[in-house]
Amino acid sequence: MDNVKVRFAPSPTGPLHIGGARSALFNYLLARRYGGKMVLRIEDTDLERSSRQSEVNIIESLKWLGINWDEGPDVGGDFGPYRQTERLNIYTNYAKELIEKGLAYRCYCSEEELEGQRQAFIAKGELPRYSGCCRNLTKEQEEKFLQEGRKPVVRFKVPADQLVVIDDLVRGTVTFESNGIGDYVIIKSDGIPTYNFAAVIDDYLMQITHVIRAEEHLSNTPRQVMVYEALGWKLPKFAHISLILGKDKTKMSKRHGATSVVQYKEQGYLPEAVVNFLALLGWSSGGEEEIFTMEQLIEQFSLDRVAKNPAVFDMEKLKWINGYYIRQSSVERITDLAIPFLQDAGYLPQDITPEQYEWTKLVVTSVQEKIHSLQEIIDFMKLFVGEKVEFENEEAKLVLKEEQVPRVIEALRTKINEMDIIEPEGVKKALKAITKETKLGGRKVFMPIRVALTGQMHGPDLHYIIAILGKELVEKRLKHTLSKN
RNA sequence: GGCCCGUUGGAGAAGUGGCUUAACUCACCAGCCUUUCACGCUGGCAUUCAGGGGUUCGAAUCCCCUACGGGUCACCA
Repeated sequence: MDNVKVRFAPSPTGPLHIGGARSALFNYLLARRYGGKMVLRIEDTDLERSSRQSEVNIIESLKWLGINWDEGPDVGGDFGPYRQTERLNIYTNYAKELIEKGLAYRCYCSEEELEGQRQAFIAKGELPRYSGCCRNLTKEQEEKFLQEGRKPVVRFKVPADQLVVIDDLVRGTVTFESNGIGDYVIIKSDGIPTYNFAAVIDDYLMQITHVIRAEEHLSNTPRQVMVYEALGWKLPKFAHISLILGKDKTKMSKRHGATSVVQYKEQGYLPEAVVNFLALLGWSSGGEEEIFTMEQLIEQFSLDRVAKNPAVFDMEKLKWINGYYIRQSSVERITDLAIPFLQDAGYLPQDITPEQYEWTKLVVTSVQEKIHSLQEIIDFMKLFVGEKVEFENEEAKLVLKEEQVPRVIEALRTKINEMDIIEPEGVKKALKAITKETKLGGRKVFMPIRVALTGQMHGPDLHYIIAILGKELVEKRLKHTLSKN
């Protein structure tokens, strides 16, 4: 494949959606795979809903994921501008060309009239559509409408009795009948082009070779193909990737939980985990591996391994992948990433001292292999902060009633007091020593200490807990729990 | 409703007419490891590919019908 050029063309009407992110990823992977180029184009023709804030969010989310582009509103390029609202004259000129060639026409129908037409069709038991009543207006009729103050839209004249065949890279050959498509608007009454028109003009002018987008656009494609043909332009290759579904098998939406990329960032997912997971939604390598770095994805990605059927977003698998990447990362990296979460939760101040950093690193070390997202660290914090201990249940309470407990606790106090610095390795040795000296099995020593210090019967390694708590808190917690018994 | 797309275990999937008595991963279950939990390791988990017809010596793979799910029919993209 030579000269691959793809584009991701979001409309900035909200934060980057998980489905959009996957479209962007697939485009990016194809471009990088074949040494091609990628364009970011902002389709902001919906003036009502578009915002710069959304554009910024989209760009930041893409960057966070590690997806970058060669041309776009932020980096420029030879085929700009890259915001559709900055290209309006281009679209108008092509619309004029189509009108002159008799392939498009101005329509002066008002919203009410259009609605009336629709109702009339429904009344006759037919499908609601545009009647085509402005197709052959005379100059005089147009003048009259203009004088009435009507603002026309431009409609594309859909040819009758035509088969539009789309050769889709993932879906194969898909055929539509032009008769099922009414004359559709290409320029709105305010002069702004519609999606089906602007996308075609831009894809052509920006020399896009592969249009990879979500399946919801498949039925739009014949409309676009007709524009290419009307203008005498060569078609790009199309690839429509299936939708991402929620657990109930309907299109992924807010009901199903987090839908935007930032939300996943905020919930403590790592970008490489999200990328890995997204890649697996509709694509598979065919091999046994499930873990792929961006580099590996670039090496292996191909459109013919993209599935036709929709994929259900499985949160459990995302968590597993995220947990995997958390375990693979260095303690330092996870610590740096975790600090903002701990600050937000009030466990760390805005400015942290070197001591606090080291302490946080210990916390991270102790939970790194247990968590599936950075946010889950918060759940462990009550184990490490505060003087009081709550028993998780009766069973935990009973552990402290065992007969060897006083001896064990006493031994622990002695060992701790003997230590100048409390650090994990030293504590680990001390605990081992206690099991030896008291001649008790591991559980009889470790469980009471664990319960006395945390109230829980399970959790991170004890020597970390003790090192994180420090001498003072260990003593305070021991006093507190023992007094309750 | 018309048009279009899809349907392999709870989820992602491999499979493109015989190598499949259907890979692999998540989840789940059991065991091992371990001071607990987790991690890790080992094993189990669809005689069957939505259902029904057909084509064929042979079908999850090709064709038809039905069912179900989804998308689209806007001066939204």
